[in-house]
Amino acid sequence: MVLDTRAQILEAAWNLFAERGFEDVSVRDVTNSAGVNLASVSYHFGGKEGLIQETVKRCMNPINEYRIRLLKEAVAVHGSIEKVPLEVLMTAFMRPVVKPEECGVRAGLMLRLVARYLIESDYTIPSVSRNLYTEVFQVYAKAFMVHYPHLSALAIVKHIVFASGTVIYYHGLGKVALQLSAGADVEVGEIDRDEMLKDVVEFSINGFGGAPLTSDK
Amino acid sequence: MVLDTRAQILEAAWNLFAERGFEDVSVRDVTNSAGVNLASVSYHFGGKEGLIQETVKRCMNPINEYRIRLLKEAVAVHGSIEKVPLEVLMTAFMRPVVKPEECGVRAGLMLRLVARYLIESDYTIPSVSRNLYTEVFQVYAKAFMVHYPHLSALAIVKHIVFASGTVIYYHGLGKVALQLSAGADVEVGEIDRDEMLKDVVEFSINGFGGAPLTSDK
DNA sequence: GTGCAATTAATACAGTCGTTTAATATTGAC
DNA sequence: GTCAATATTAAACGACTGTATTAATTGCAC
Repeated sequence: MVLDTRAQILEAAWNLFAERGFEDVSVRDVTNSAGVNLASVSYHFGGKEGLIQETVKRCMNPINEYRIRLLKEAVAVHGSIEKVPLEVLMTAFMRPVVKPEECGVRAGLMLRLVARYLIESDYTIPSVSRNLYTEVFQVYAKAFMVHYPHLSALAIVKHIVFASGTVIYYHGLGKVALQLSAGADVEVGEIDRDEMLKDVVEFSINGFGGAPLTSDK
Repeated sequence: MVLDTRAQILEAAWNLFAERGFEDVSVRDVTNSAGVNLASVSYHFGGKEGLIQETVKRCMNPINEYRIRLLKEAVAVHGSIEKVPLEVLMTAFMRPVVKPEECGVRAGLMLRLVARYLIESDYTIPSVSRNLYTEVFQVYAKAFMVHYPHLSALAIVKHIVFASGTVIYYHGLGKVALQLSAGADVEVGEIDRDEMLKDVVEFSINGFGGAPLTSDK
């Protein structure tokens, strides 16, 4: 029953971390929720930090894998990477962040993860996830270059980072920001995810430099 | 010596929170650093959370006040708000975030604050800061509308949020992201703040919808 | 100087934290 | 069935947390 205990801990940690964050969840919370012994976290993961790292992997990787999968599907549909419309490309990049549940990732966990790296940017990213990130950057950078051949590689990457910023920030703080801007007397409801996706894609495409040079729309 | 102790605590908290975050700094860390008694935090601020709230105020407010001040200066220079070039407008909005030190705010604290709200978006913003935020949104929204009269008020506000996302994210994670994209074998240095400002301004102006309708450049 | 309020100080409290220890139980190969 | 490796359990450890308590001290009006 090795895998059972380990898997149960991971599942409980996944949910608790997503709901309340890494710091606010104790090892006891996790083991109680999982119905296993307190010491099993140390035994199977070496400690709380090890459990966090494992949870991190299970959060970052699916999102980047989803990004790569969506791009591959788009290439399959349109024939070649050169023929993938810019909007489809940008949507493929954004969608896994706007709708992380589609690849099995809880939005709360994803945002907490970003927040953690926002604070301690030298925090060690697991090398598996790091390599996947690099792959995503390189694959998408190459794809974007088709549409913006006048931009340098560095400029492309920067723009990808900017685009990431819009979607992450809007995902996490959009509602609050809209509420603030509206004033206390106006009630702001939840932001529709499809609308969110459409909006950030449009903003980011424009941000890249307005109308693309190539498009088959 | 009422103000002295209180001020010393605030000063120490300001630095420690900026460097290590709210959770990782204990009340004892603060009082030791300030050279005052442990109990004085409870006495002067009602507890740790009260001290955090006070620190939060001293972080959010200067940035938004700086935003308003820069806009007023731009209006004074160009004659009227209608004549402020879009680039100047966007720069006035972005600059306090890219260079918070110019208004006495430590970048680390600002990012930690954003991260905190990113995680617990229902966290109570002090009403003083809340009103100031609303003012900034309204003042800048009105200014942006001059350049994009075809956009709805909601669309304007959304775009302001997107622009905020680019700059916050790039500020906090830009170096890491560039490093990831470059791969482990390439060394990425610190990002130049002036370049950062220029880049996010350009991206965000484009994001708003490409070339502005009015410009006196 | 006296007296009162405001402030500072030293200490104790009750709780939580992650981890470790040592004993017990379980598993699978032979 | 035996044995050794693996896994689970209960209990305790030491460190740290924010806060409350109580006493000592200070500042200032009178």
